[in-house]
Amino acid sequence: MRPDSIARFRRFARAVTAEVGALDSSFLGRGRPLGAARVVNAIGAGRTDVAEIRAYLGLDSGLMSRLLRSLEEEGLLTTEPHPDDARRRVARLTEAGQREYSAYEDLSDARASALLARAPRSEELLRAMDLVALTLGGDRIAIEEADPRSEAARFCLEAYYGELARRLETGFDVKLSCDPEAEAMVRPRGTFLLAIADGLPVGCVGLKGGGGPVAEVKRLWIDPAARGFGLARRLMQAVEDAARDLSIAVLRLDTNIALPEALALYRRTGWVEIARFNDDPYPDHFFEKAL
Amino acid sequence: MRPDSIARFRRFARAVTAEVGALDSSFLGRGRPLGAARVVNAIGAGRTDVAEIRAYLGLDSGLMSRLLRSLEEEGLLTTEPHPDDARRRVARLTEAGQREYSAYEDLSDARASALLARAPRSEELLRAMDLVALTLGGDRIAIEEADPRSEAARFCLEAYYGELARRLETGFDVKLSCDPEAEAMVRPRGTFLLAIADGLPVGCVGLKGGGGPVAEVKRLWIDPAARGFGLARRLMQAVEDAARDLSIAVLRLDTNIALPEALALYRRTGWVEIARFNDDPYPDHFFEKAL
DNA sequence: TCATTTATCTGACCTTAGTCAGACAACATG
DNA sequence: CATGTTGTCTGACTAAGGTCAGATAAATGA
Repeated sequence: MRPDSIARFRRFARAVTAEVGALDSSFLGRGRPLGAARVVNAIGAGRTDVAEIRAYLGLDSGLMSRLLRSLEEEGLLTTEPHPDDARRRVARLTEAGQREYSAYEDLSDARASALLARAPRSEELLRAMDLVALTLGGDRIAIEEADPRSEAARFCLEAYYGELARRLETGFDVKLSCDPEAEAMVRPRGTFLLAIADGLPVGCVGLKGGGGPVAEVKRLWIDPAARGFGLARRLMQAVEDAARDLSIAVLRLDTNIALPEALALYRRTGWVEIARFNDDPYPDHFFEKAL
Repeated sequence: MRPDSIARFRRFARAVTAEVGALDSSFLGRGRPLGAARVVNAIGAGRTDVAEIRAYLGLDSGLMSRLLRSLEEEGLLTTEPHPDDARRRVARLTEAGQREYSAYEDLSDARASALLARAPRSEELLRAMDLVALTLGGDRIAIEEADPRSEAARFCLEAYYGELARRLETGFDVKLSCDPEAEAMVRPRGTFLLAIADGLPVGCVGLKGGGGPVAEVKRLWIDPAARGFGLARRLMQAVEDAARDLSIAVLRLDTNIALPEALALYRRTGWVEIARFNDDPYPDHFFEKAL
């Protein structure tokens, strides 16, 4: 009777099964079987290549073909041969199809906000959901190059500043720190990488270059819910690869003793501690790595 | 692109849908359609009345009847008329049925532990799952009378002591407090109530009586993941009802300023602050309520 | 007692999902 | 250009889930 881990997990599984089932049956309200609705949603979400949709939904080619035809008859989509390879086909939603897709999206959104509205502490609930989602699908986090001024990048940077403000004894004010201007973190001078889980950013790292052979690694941050999956290491590896690609010979970075997990990572991965190389008020540890 | 609440919720929904689907298809490995497996599981979990199973699984009476028959032919269960009402039927698993049920349970357990094993911080993950499960199914928390020496009660009490130790400035040692002996919290002198969510305890409260007209409310605790759903209020209401049932005229309780949410609840629900009525070292606020 | 309600069972029927073999056209390659 | 491969389509088929209209038997209430 003691609430051991497995019983707790299974209570969770029962609760979400009921919720997922309710969402599926709300889709049926639009007079279309679930399979067809899933195809509309896959195309609406940007998957146009028929083979790609088939792989994503795990459908047999015969079934897929029939579903496409029934949706075509309904006037929700059109198909045409792929311009590069006339054996393949691409599907595109018609205007009516777009409307149906929006209707499905609205149903999902409405369910989501109804549920969040009845949660007493919704931010805590969302963090819990993030953690669950990342643990279940943790191996599907992709690393992508992005503009540091993009919305996703700014979200990560704000979170990074907020965390520094909480963790540094001195607090943190980005205006007092030497905040790299965006151009220094865009090719050809540098770059900026995001870790993306299912479309949402969960981590970032910047490479600030000045055109010369030395560049600085900046703004390494991982969403708390995504920690423990080796994502920091993957981001650092990716930023090193990008630096080599940009013909950088030496990388530097600075950090603070209040971030012990970062210090440990740098020490574990071949970074060598060096003397202070800037007059930024916040860092107290400085590292270098030759590529 | 900013990860707003709805997108985060939907990432969560996608991740758990995949997990739930994988569990369902693992059930298919036992050579039986999902519908039949669900019936076996419902009966194994203690639902014997056919109408009750039908309501729980949302099945049509015709379909239910056929599923029962096919399982009966397989030798997994027997049905017989209900002793009180011969129109109703009750189903019971045979020995072979029990074995099949155990096999399904083992599959679920194995999935659960495999998943927990790959989580970097499994206790944190479990707390997140608790919060999600309780928010999704929060309206299904039942309040039941239990023995304070039962395993579920002891789990709650340990959690309660642990929380006091963390929150009171002085720490908390149950041996120094006037811990009521169990008999005082068992009928006819008192009672002990548990809040049960899907079989797992998430809260408790005790009523310590001495046979006279005055009794004390003790050990009010709610699992952190279950806070915010008005459960404390429900438990207090239930304990007041139980006290009336035991012919108690006056209730008392003591608490500590470090537990402001409890103080606020008592003040909101008709409790009147009174002078200290014991020499327990931990409490610093004392309340009374006439029934 | 008799009509009504309730719970299950039965047979007929339908939709959805999914499999499989073969057809066909477009590509790829020697 | 002949050959094999790839991606889609078609038709035939099956299993599973689900609906509906009685049939039956037991319980209930006037």
